Amino acid sequence: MAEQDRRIRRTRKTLHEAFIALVLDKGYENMTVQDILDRADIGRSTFYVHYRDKEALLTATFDSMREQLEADFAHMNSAGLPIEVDRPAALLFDHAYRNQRVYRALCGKQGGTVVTGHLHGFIVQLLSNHLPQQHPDTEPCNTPPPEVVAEFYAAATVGLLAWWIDNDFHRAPTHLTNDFRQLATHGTQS
Amino acid sequence: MAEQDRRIRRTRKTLHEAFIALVLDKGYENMTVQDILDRADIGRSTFYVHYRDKEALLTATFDSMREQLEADFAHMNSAGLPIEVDRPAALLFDHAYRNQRVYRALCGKQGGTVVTGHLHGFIVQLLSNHLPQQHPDTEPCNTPPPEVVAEFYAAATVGLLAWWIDNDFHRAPTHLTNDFRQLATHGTQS
Amino acid sequence: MAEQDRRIRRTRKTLHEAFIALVLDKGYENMTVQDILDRADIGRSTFYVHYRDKEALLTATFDSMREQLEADFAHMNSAGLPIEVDRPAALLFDHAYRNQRVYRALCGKQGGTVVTGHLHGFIVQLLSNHLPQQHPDTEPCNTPPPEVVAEFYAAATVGLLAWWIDNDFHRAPTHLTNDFRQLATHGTQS
Amino acid sequence: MAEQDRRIRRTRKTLHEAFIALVLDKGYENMTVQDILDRADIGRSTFYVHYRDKEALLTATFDSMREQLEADFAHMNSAGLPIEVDRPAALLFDHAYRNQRVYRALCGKQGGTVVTGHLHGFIVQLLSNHLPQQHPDTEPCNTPPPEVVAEFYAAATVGLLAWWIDNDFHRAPTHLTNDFRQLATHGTQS
DNA sequence: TCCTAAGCGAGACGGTACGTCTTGTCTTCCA
DNA sequence: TGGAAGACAAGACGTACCGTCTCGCTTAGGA
Repeated sequence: MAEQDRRIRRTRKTLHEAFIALVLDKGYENMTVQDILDRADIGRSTFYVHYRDKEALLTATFDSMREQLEADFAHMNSAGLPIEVDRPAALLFDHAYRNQRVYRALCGKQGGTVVTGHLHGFIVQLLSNHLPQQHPDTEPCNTPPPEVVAEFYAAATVGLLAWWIDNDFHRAPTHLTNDFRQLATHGTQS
Repeated sequence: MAEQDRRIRRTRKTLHEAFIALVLDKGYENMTVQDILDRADIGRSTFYVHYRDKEALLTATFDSMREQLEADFAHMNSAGLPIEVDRPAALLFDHAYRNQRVYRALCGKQGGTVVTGHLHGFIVQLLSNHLPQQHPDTEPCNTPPPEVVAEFYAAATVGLLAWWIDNDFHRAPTHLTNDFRQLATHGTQS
Repeated sequence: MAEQDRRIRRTRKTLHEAFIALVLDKGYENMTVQDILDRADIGRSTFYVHYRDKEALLTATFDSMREQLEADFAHMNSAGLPIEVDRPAALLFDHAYRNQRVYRALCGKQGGTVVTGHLHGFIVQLLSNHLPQQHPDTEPCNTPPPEVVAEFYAAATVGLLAWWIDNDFHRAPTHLTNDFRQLATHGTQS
Repeated sequence: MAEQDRRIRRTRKTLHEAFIALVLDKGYENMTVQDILDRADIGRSTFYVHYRDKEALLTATFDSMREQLEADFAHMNSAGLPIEVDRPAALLFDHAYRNQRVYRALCGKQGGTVVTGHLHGFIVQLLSNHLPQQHPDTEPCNTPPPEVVAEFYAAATVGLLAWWIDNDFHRAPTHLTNDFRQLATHGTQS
């Protein structure tokens, strides 16, 4: 059961590869299921046996990446300490750097909004759980509420990732991580 | 030429209204040209006389908003002073607050990526022009390069805007602006 | 209304011609909608604008034929006289002989069951209306009831038509009509 | 070879039963191989081991019926006498009456054209062999040629059978046989 | 005031992709 | 190791949109 039919594994692998190649080639939105079939040399019905539509294939392709990331995040989580807002970014940049081809396909300009949206959601949730909760009533209006903080850094993280990818990972990952920490913790006061 | 046929103005207005209503109703991506035609009670060919496709209509709808924003930005620009990274955010939040319906349609969850992308681009360019240029050779690697800074704050700005919209502009605009300034200038060091 | 768009008439004509040609070529059942599109050089959607499916096209093609036949039958009907069981056959054979190509396509071996079934139904109904009704109670069991008579001659009529068509209308129509009358009125008692 | 594997017989029996049931349920044409597999709870490949396609199964199902009929016909044949045109009908009606379920499936409205066509062919051939051959040259044009006679009565026979089946064998078989003889030998001159 | 250029609605049309369905072959797994 | 299960390629189906187009009708805005 865990070990499926060899043909199934083969077909799915072929599809994933064709998918990645096509995203890089012409972008997620512009790509059709037909393109995938042609590229993978797979019958139409066979595709639909395995995936409900183009997005299901995207999700599946995204899944292995997601699992690793979630593991990393979970590990960080389990430490139980209040985490810094730059930690998700650090983990994500690191992971992206080690899986450039996949990230280029899924999170770059070509990659559509879906994966990026998921990542954004992950980070928001992660940060929300670990930011100090203010008591709503005593909330001093001149201090940003946790929600805003979470959204702010999640957007910055994902945005910077996208920029990095589309610049071919040109800046060194450690530098980028440092940049992020610098901006996140001290702002523009240099 | 400047003053067009009355019928033309009428048709375009109808189309814009139908467009906005539909985006709010079912989202930019899920909406078809046919939906617009039905809603606006406009003939198929008439649509294509005015706009090349769905995106052209989006762009046109976005245009008046854009012009005001650009004017605001240009004004800020013309002062010639180095500007703070929170200024574009302040202007944008303000503008959004005064045009909630339009922003909800174009920049919210429903609105697709196009307008958001444009705004992102505006802000990056604006910040790039006004951040102190470091001499590439002497760049100290522990200081974020201007590009990174620009991307960071542009992403944060647009991300926060999207969040705000999708939360129905619940937080007061002045507070949001303050939040942004706080995070941008002092980071998490409160 | 009666006079439609010229394009519509053109398209339908093209479709009918392609249809007839294809039935003769490979038979109604073996023919696909795709074949029709290719033959007529008509777009897929255009076909479905005009006809729900292959059978609808068949029915439409059959319609003009049907109308003439019904007119002939109606005329015979209106005379009000009890009609002989060989009259429908005579009319049908005559009509077929004057529209050989169409009949070959629709009622021959290639033509599927649909049209043949319709014709059968027509004749049964026609005969039923004009056979002397027996009083059910007094029905002498050794006299065939009208239903049986109608079915008997309808089947013979349609069967003979099919045979004639598939033998290229080899026997002269007047002879065939005479044959039918002979068998119908005197049976095998020659 | 004559005595096959018990499993094989079992499988075929299951398939025949599922087939008959399905024809009665949804009609021969509307039924798919998949339906048969589901109903018989048989694997796809297993089906194709035994039968080339749906029609092969039909033919096989038809075979036992056919054999009996052919035996009856052969017996009649062997007498060597010129046979009356109503004899095949008599035999067929009798046989049908004793195998109602099968006939309902194969020759009724639901049953497609294949079996009916076969029966028609049988009868034509049978009659052709036993009708007095006219010398072609001396053929008086006002006497129906044997071909026509054979087709006429074959069509009438099969048509009446179909009607009988679809009316649930309502009329008594002896009466139907008498009806046929009456119409065949004396025509409408009662 | 009218008349003529245009805007316009209606919708036919060719394309292209979709997701579903069925067929008959061929590979894998399991007992 | 032979047969059942079912993955697979092929390709038709009917639907949905698209963007182009042809056709008359209506309606400005200049003569």
